[in-house]
Amino acid sequence: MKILCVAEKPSISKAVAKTLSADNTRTRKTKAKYIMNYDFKFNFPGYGLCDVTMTSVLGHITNVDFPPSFSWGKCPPGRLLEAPVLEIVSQKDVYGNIAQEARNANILMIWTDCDREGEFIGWEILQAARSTNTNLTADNVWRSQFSHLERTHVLQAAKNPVKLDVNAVKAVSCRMELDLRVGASFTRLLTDLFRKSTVVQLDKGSNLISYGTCQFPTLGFIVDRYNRVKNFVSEPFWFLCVDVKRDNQTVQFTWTEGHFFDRLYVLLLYQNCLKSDQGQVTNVIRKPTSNWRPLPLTTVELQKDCARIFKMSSKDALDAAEKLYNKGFLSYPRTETDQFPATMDLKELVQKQTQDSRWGQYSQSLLDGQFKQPRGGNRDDKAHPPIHPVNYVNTSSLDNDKQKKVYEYVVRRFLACCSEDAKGEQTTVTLQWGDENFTANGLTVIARNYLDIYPYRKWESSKQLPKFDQGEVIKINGGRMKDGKTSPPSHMTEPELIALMDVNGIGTDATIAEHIHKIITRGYVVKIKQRGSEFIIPSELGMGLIEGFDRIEFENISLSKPFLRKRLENSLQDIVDGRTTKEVVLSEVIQLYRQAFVQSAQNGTTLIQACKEIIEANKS
DNA sequence: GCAAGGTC
Repeated sequence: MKILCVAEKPSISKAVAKTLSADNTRTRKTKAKYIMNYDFKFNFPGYGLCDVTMTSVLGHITNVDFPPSFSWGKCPPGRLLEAPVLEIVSQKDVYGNIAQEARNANILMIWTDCDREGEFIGWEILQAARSTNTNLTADNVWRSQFSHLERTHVLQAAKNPVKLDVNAVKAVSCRMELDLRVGASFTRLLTDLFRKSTVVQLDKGSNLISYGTCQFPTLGFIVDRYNRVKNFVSEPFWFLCVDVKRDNQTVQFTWTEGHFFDRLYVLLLYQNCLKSDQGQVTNVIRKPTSNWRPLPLTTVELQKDCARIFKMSSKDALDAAEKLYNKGFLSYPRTETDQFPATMDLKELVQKQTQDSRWGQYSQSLLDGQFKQPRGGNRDDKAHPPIHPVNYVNTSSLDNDKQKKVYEYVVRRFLACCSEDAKGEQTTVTLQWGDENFTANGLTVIARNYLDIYPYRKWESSKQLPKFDQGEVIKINGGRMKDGKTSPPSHMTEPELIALMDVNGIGTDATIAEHIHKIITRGYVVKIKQRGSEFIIPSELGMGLIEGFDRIEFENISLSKPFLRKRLENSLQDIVDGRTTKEVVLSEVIQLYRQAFVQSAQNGTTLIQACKEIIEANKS
């Protein structure tokens, strides 16, 4: 029996081949750069000892596009919503390698990532294999299920394969077709529209006004925040507070009611308090408190933290992590999983870090008994473990500054995950004055634990509170009514934008950074520096596009908000779960976009006018 | 030339 195994990327085929063959493979080069074919023997249940070839693709090997007769300028853009769509082999060498290796295979086993896209890539691999070997059918094509590369897990996956999930394949094909139709039709419409007008200079920048189902909601978030900052009106508020002097220290007690926007109301309460010049300590509570160690690292968390700590763009952070992954220092950097598999040997990974001059000693202390199994979050993409260091590298031997920072961050994060929470004691003193309650807090950090290795988070003891006794009566001479005013939100930062995209289902762990980068190159938004911090604000063009689309009154749809993409995400899940079909979802969503397209085409002047007004307003 | 999704 000959079995052809195909993974989604070279690192997986290499690792799986090594495990299944007990490190005994023959390696052949292929025409495709980065891709190797590994030959070895393995005993598959039901098939006996087989000749195995293990290889991989590099993500998708086909793409969708329109026939040449529907290319730019050859048809009205609106036609693209129903034009035929072709599948095109986009990676000929990779496709060719699969076709060649499949010729004499009796069985095909697909080892792509266990997520939706992986299922589709598996289907693409099957098409490539069937192009030379039509004997490969539902009966002899298998799909192995694995979520990490730990040895027993991989062996288990090899011995218990399942069938390709046809529903998941359909869901992805639905997404691909929709993104293409909507993206291409609106991009051509907008580009043609703006080229005819002279409002915006199109020759600088990317020369295109693109529309994408992820690009525009992303732009929408930034414009929305910008407008909220610009239109912010500060509001005054009033509140009560009490200062108590004791042991040469002034303790500030904070009102448990917060603040109110009604001055008279607060004044009334204040006058009520003033009837008495004494307050009473009604409660003194000392209780242990913890500061939790971080969760295992996902891509989105990595990007948010690198933006916050190192002021690194999300794209730079992911690029650096990817380079470190390709050099074998970090695990796969695109993951949504924030829990380690219970079977994974984490201590072995800690052991590799003991040689470092800065965190080696700490790593050793974990191995000497301080090690804690990491906390687990509630996300699991079923395809990759959290990001962690797989091998040690001395950061001074890395030539790239960003890679140094990212590697150190991932290692420290990992060690922090494997540590004890920080422990402290919190003291809360409650003071009653009149009918109002006020509290003062004190924190004493007792054991820093993970904080010692994780400088990216601050948790420090406050000034020690003087002693207060429960029931004690205090003379009040520091009770006051104060005022303040609400302050405007700040402009959008990159970590905030990533978080917004993440919770709204805009893009994936692998693409969020690209979408942000894309709307920058399109000239829709710019990064600015203000008081040492970096913010993303919209350009006049970006604001005009969102404002224009918001002025057109679409039915049941907004082209600038995230709801439609989120709804599509739900519909795709319904296809996977068999509650609906690709055809139903396609026709429903296309119908929505067709209405929006017609209205956009009719209201082109509204779009242009919105841009014009914003440019004019900025001049004055 | 357009999208978003994989991966290098």
